[in-house]
Amino acid sequence: MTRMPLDDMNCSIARTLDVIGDAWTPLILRDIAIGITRFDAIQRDLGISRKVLSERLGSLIEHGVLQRVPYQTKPVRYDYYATEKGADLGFVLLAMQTWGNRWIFDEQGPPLLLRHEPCGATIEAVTACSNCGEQLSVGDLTPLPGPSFDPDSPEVSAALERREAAFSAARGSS
Amino acid sequence: MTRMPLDDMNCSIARTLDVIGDAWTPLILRDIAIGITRFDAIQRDLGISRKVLSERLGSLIEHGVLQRVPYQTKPVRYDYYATEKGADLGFVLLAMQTWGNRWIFDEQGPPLLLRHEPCGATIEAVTACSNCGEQLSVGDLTPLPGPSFDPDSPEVSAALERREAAFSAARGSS
DNA sequence: AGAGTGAGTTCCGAAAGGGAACCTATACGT
DNA sequence: ACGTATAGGTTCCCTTTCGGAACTCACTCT
Repeated sequence: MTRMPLDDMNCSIARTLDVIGDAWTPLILRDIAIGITRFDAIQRDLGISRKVLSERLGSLIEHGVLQRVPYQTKPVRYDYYATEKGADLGFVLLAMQTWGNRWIFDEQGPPLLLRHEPCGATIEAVTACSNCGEQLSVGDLTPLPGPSFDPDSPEVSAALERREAAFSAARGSS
Repeated sequence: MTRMPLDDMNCSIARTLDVIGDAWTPLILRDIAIGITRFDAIQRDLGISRKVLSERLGSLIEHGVLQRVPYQTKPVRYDYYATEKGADLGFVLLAMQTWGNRWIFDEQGPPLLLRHEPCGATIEAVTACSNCGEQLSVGDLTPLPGPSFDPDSPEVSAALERREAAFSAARGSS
């Protein structure tokens, strides 16, 4: 059978992975974000096979993440640019870069730094709470069923209930 | 030949993808983060083949992202838990979830919500600047060569120079 | 006319993925 | 004692995908 269909899973992470869930796609998006926007340049930079690159670019266009913009006619040649939807995947790339900087390149220092133009500083990305603005810790987050929650997965439902029970107990005893 | 080696690329994103660069691994980490921590439970929940699940768990343990903790002897049975390194990948998952919520589940509303325990609100994750604290826009970031930058990729070097030139011009004319 | 560039497509063998069956160790019901 | 269930894998086979090299097409440049 073909690759497991992730596009019908009721999970935002799975649906995102349906778009960028392989080793090459994020690297292609990284190149385009940096400003490497042409087929041959991406192929040379990544060392990806031309076949796979062609397939991935096509899939990203289908998903509305990239658009192909001609930079010349006779013969037609293209730049690949991110759409708004694609540029927003930059936050996923940023999270990956931050993790790699911290856990792989900690000693040597990172290959790339980021300058935040508005404030001018060389910075890191941090994840914050949209409500209180505090920096998030992964452990401070409790998942709750949302509007399109699908209770068909007993594993997930059971895990959420265990969580809720544990937190209720913690609140009660404190 | 085997899968392209990403573990010698001089790029934090590539090195992160060497650990989680496939469709299943992030979903396995998601399950473990939610509290689905046992082999059979993960297998049932995701519908992943037992073979691939076994391989992925092994690889994640090798990478120091997961640890196997016995919850009974006779016979030995295990829970899989994230290490600190693994828990930190939660920010990558969070970024994926945020993207999926916005670009895939916008109309129906998200399958899962997140409660931020310290402030009690149902929140979204936002990415902020470690220096000024402002919410980041992807377009406000300029990549710069860092301590372990490898100038061997002419494509990357050229792209960084183009960027720098464009920004200098913008600053000069404003 | 011939070489070079840019963007793909085609073909082949190797590797990875999915599925089902099998194995091991133990507890539980009758 | 016997069959069944639970938990966590491993093995085998077959299909799909991937990597690499070669080939095509449409121009431009010398």
